[in-house]
Amino acid sequence: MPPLRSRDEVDGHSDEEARPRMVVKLSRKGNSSTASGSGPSSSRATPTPSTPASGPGDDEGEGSDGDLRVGLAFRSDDEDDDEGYEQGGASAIVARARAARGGQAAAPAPMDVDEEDVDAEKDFSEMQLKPDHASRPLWISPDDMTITLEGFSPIAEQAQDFLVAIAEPVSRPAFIHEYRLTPYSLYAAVSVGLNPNDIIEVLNRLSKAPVPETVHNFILNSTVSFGKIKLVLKQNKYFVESAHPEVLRMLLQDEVIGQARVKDSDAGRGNKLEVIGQTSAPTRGDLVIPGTESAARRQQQLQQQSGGPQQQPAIGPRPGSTANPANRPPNAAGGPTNAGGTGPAPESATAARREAEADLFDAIIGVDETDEAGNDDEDVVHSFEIEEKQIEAVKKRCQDLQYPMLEEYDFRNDTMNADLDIDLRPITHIRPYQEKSLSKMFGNGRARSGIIVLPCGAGKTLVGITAACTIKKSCLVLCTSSVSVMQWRQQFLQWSNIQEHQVSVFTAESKEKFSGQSGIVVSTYSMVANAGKRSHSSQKMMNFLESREWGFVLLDEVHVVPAAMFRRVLTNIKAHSKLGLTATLVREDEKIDELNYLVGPKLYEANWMDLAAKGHIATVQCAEVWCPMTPEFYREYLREKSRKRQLLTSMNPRKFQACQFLINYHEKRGDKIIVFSDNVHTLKAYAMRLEKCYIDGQTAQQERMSILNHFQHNPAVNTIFLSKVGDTSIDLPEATCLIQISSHFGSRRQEAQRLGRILRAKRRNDEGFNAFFYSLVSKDTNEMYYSTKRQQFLVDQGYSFKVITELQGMDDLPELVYKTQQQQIDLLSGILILGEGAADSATDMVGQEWDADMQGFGRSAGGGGQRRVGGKFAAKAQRTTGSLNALSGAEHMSYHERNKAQNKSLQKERHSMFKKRDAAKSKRAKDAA
DNA sequence: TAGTTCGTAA
DNA sequence: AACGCTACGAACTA
Repeated sequence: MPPLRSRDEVDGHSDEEARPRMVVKLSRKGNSSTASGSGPSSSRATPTPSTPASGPGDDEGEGSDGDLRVGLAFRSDDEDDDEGYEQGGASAIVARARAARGGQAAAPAPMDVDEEDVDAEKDFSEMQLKPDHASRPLWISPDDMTITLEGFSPIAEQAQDFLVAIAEPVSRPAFIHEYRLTPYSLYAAVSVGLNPNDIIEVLNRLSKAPVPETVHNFILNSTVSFGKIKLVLKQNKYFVESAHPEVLRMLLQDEVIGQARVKDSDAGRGNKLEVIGQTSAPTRGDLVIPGTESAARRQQQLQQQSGGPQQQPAIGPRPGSTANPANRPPNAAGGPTNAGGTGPAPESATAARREAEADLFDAIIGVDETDEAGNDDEDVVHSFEIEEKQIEAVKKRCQDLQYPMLEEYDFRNDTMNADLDIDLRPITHIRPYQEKSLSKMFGNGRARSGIIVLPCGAGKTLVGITAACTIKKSCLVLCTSSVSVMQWRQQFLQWSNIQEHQVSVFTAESKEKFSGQSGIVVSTYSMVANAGKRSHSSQKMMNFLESREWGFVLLDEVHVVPAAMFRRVLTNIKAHSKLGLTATLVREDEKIDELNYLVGPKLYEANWMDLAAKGHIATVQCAEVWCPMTPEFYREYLREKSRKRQLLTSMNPRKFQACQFLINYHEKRGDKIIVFSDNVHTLKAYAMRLEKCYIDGQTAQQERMSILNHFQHNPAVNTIFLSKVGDTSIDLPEATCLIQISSHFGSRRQEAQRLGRILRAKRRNDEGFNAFFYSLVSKDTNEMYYSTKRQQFLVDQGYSFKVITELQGMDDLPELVYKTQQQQIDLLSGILILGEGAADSATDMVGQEWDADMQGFGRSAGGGGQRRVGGKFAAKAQRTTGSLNALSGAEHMSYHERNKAQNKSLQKERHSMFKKRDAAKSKRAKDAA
């Protein structure tokens, strides 16, 4: 089902009463209409018809729902019979699928005429399609290893599960998903237990045409050396383990690795090619991940015989406030549980369907079976020991040698490290995709190190906690900010039975150790990585952290790990297994290969739209609100240099008003609103003028908690303003609406992460969107370009942005701020003075004047000016240049020129994952010519 | 409580 | 591509 149902008016909710009406006029920005011909924005051509009449989106939505049922009915018939799937049922599927789709062609839907799709059709036209190709959802390109998935196929979901495991998602709008096979993605696939021949086999089954020879070879060649060796920590000793003795022999001949080998006193064996250990291959055995259905099932089997309510735990009533300890916030129980709040009936149907699908998927793909059964011929594992201190070097070396090491922790056989008495609370149940991601991690009964990618709000935290509850050893959690440190601790207490004294916090403020043999420490990267000055107490704490072994290290926001010296934590801390969590894993840049050996391969990645469609995360209406600049502001804008421009665009009175209007509108709807601003001055100005709370870096820790608390529980506090602190790791379960002012210089990742803040929205209903994401953009300024750029990531995830050019009724809003021209001019002059203060070292006089007159803008700006003592002169010189330019009118020219340049760079600066595709595409074009 | 240093990201 | 620049947060110091 297309998660973004086309709804061309945002006021879909203001139906009954006399709520304020927000009529939205859509402009044709090329991206919001369907299938614009060309240009960079055409990749936005998700099916978002601008008029209801054309509504293929809705139709297709119903249709694909029908498809799903059709597919299922078929599947439950010959669940175990693959041949039946291939031949017997195929034509039936086609016929019924066609019928369900209302006779529409089964070919890639015409409404999604993306440039890629055009290419795809061109490429695929020469393929020899299988007779039953219509029932098979994949197109595999022989040239560039891309795989295109028809999202409307009845088995698209299963196919997608498979593709995510073996390929990198490139772009996943609603109907056509594009993936690419890369060595890394195949590495990840192999590490979760898939074997290359199975991959090819499944691809072949899902593909409309036989797997091209090139792809076939690529998979085999890429994986020939993958997954052959593992790094296992047993009894505090590191072993390189492999089922392939010849590989071990080969590695031992390598300089680095050979030296790292532990030479026993019984040197009789020498350092030659002998293989030391033999052990049976790991199997998942009876390991049960807590909180899963099988865990619940097992428990129920013990209690009663009736198998009926098996699915109940996962789909039943959420652990409500009644079941929660009284001292916990009642709403807090809602987050990561499975119960979304939609009606129970559809949910259980969905769950049943989901279960059937999962079984079928296993039957087709055979992931779990293969994992265990496929090892039949490998139940002898050879190993040799290597020195602990050489681990890092060996890992790097193995990566270089194309033999990346899997890291696994055989925690069930670890008797050296004290167990931690931790388990999920009985009322806690994890969702299917959480279970899926964890089953990748624990698939063979050991803890694989790796990375799980889930959108924020999808319960990353619970995944981490469940993993910790499975391993049951001492655990270190690392976050990026002190706020999230507190949240992790709180979540541990909430979801697990861990005792308070066993969860300790290590930040600048509080440095405590847990009592007893084992426990959990939550800290920040900078705290643990810091190599410089340390207070006495934190040094003591660090000694504690470094002296002991950790069974499990949780790396929150793992994308920061390769950056700079954060990675030091990985060498400082002795960890048996590592799990990285992130919402936006940077793909296909240098960082990814470092993460591959620093942490591990990507174990699982969820699709945002899928989770939204299933109600796990909110469905979001994204909109870009164009706010015209007032003439006064625009005049100044044209004159100023970039720094002050940012202030001018973000403080634009019309934007101010739009923000006020949206806040007003959504507060009346009962939404909880977060307003983001990159610029702290803007943030404060808005917050003060609109009389709302704000949190920035200067806000004291306690005050932050207090504000967040009020926001979540106090009906009088419905809006808060956040600076960049909110970008990482704060999660606010109550927020349902997000407004972004000042989106300058934003990254796609930032945009995605901000959107993630409202994905946990809990007010669910069936009428469509339940969360709103607005970007306020000052018209005809460079904000426009950044905005488009920022949205690319989300567009690739399948979100579509509406452009709102006019908020009707805004001017009628009582108490509208900056309504008169005089007020606007006053605001402007304030900004101009502030701009001086912030742009370069303000003179004392200006600073004082401004401090006295414009208290609302806070002291930190003045402080900021004074702080930068070093740059004083340079800044002055710059200002002179700027003024001259402005006087001579050159600034005006430079504005246009810069825009051109930005326009160009905008086309060029696509996401790194697009760059390669572009390159490949042009190459293909060349080859064709 | 403010100022300094370090680190991250665009 | 590499660099320098800015802005900001976290931890530490006095």
